[in-house]
Amino acid sequence: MHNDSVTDIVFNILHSYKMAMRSTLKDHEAGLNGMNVKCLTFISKSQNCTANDIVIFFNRDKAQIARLIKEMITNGWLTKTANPEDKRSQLLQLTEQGKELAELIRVTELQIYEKMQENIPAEQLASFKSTALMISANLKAF
Amino acid sequence: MHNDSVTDIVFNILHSYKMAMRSTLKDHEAGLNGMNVKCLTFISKSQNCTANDIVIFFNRDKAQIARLIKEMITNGWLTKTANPEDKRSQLLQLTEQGKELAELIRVTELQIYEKMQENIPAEQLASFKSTALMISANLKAF
DNA sequence: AGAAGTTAGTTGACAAAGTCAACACACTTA
DNA sequence: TAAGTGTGTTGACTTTGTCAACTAACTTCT
Repeated sequence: MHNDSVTDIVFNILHSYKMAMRSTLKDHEAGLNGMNVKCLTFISKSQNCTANDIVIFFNRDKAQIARLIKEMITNGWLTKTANPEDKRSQLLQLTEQGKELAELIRVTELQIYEKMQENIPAEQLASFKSTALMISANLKAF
Repeated sequence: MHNDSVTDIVFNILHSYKMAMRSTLKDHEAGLNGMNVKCLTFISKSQNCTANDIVIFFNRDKAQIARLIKEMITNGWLTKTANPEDKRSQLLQLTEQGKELAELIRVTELQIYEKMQENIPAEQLASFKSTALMISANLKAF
């Protein structure tokens, strides 16, 4: 069957990417799911991150995020500390273990990112990226 | 935050694509989920499709597919008929309603596909596609 | 200041999606 | 024909995502 249109190829790229991430990360850390990866990365890149920041950025249900954070705290990846600027919310910070995990994720993503681009000239990649941006913009206008 | 690397853009394309599909299709038919769309398309493109063909093609659990098919039969989109060549399996066929749905999906995909490519020269698209194939191949080798 | 409205986060109840194992029945092959 | 394999169904379960109600804290308006 198909697997030939631009859509299919783009779908394929993302699928392979996810598979690569999964297989690499699962070997190192059990109980690490997609949202964990996204949250750890997001928190490590933010300063003063709250649950609500995650809710907004990833456009998820706040109940889901509350439970995800609780789980990650249980896992010893995060801590919650009172937000001095707003007592309703709490600041999320990575523990040492959390930082190590975030670094592992960063390195893994980088490895995959480099593998993706192997043997493709820089100009060709630049052109790919600009076309991808055009496609993305077209789709958003749908 | 990010949304700038090739991965992010590719991720964006797919996300926008899914959103476009969802908003267009959900208006027409309630209770139509992602796997329904994939299955209807797959069956409409196959002849003599069985549950197992779907299991293999989409690499899903056979229990999941069995329930999905049962649901689609209940919805009046499919029929199961005995397979004369192998009494273990049953041939899946679209009803008139199922065919209409599959056609709606096809047309919607086409519309989105055309919108994606708007104002992008054919050569640029061809180059995009060939780069995408290279990236996909690189990732599979990971 | 104080009432009314809004926001951050938690929890219960639930729905949807996917997974695992056991099973019945049909086919294959030695 | 017995043993093994393939197809599909079902029960029980986990994971993921969703909705609504609620508390506590902040904001706004008068």
